[in-house]
Amino acid sequence: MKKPAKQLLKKDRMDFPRPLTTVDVVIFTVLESGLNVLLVQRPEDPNEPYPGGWALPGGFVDIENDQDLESCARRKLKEKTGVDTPYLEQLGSWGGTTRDPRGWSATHVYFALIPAQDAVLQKGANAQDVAWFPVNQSVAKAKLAFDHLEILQAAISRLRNKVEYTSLPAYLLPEKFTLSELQHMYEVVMERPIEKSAFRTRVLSSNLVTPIQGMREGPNRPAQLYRLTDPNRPVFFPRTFKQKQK
Amino acid sequence: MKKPAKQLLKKDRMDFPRPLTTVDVVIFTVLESGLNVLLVQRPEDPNEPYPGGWALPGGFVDIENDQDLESCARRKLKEKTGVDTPYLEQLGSWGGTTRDPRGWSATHVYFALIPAQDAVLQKGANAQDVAWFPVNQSVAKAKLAFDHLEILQAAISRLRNKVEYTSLPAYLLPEKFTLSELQHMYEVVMERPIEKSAFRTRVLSSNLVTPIQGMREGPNRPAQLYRLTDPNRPVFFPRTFKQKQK
DNA sequence: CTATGTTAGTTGCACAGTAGCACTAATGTT
DNA sequence: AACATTAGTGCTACTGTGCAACTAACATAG
Repeated sequence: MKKPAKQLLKKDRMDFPRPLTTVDVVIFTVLESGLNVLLVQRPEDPNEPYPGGWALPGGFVDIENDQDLESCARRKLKEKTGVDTPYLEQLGSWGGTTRDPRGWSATHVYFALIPAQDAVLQKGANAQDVAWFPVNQSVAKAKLAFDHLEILQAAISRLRNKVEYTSLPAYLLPEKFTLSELQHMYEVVMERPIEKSAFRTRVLSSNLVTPIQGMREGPNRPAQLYRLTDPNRPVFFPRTFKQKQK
Repeated sequence: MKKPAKQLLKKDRMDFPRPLTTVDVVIFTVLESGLNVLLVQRPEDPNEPYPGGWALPGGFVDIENDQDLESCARRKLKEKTGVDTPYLEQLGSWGGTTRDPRGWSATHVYFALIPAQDAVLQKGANAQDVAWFPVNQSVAKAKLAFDHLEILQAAISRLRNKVEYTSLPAYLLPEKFTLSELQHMYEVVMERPIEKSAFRTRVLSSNLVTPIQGMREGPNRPAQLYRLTDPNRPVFFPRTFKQKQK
């Protein structure tokens, strides 16, 4: 029970203890091996938490330079991948006593989708290693630092969930793409096949994409190229895909 | 460009400036007037930001007593309403230079649904006022403190959106309820009528609710009482309601 | 005791979107 | 010219919803 007494001591000078505040980014792309996530290796310095372990890219909020949380996330993304116009959305925040050995900490987590071609991995300032990890295999073994495994799993389930009714997979492709390529991105993320005919009518009737001049040439029938109708905002479908019951 | 030089100075002692960290809660309920949100009045003290203004209930994270962000949110909810088992989900976080005149700040926002009957509003420790505001009318005029209008709008659109495909409105009702009462909650939140027949088949086929012993008696045909099949996790429907045309 | 009003709950039909699958179309290769 | 391969379309069956009419069960007014 708090007393109704004035708390001026605490409130007037704003010097009571504050949590450590970080921003982390879960960056996804699709490679040959399927859905991948970007991880960075923590410095080997034994004074740091989880030396040599793998973690999500991120770090402390720099209150002198970062305008807000999202620009902080964009900065970190750019530092690691060179990409500066990704699909970026906030995932959530994790905070508590135990998640960082250095004390009470809170992290604001963003999740990003980038086309594989755009990423040019860049070793960080501390010469850490940066690498893609296939989401289904190595990640579980990787023993992620902090609570980053939990965060990553939340990001994966958010992505898997949203794929069912949004255009998010389009952000895993370059600007121009064919409908087959788009369908492939959906299938990789959902880890199941989609009926071609239903996919096409659904996508085309939702105004997600606009056909552009040009065809994808190849060893067989050329395919129409498309681009996102409005790259700045994802499309939400009215329904979900149904499970094919084999 | 950062130099690859060691930043041990900064990183080893953890005394660089940190953002102010708060937790705010958007608490919804349904009253006669429709969807309402709980606001608290800020102290009249001119040394405080937005003296006398209305704001979302919340406050600084107390790193000596709060185990984590969610328990901090639960504590604040309990303090204002007396409710301790609400539907509670994280909405997101807002952080930046300008949102609080006292400096760089970040808030972790939760949103809660509670049955109107359960709430017993309690004046806070600082003798602030606490009140329900109908979401559609007074809120816009209320000139909310900080960026709380933006946060509230995000909460409303999250709620409106999720209502279309989840069982969230059930958490606005007491433990036992009839299907008509449940439908009414949906209609209040969505602000449009739903087809009775479609609603019933949808709800009953989704295993959202379980019939229990007892009927709601009244001046006309008694109605079967139901409870949530699993109160601990919301149900997601496979589809969305369609707009009734006309 | 019956008629009436009101809300609970059901039934049947029309419509819309998808799954499933077969079909046609267009290219390079053999 | 036949074939393999991928692009793209057309048709049917099924499912869930919108819509509207129907039946069911109570309280109350006369």
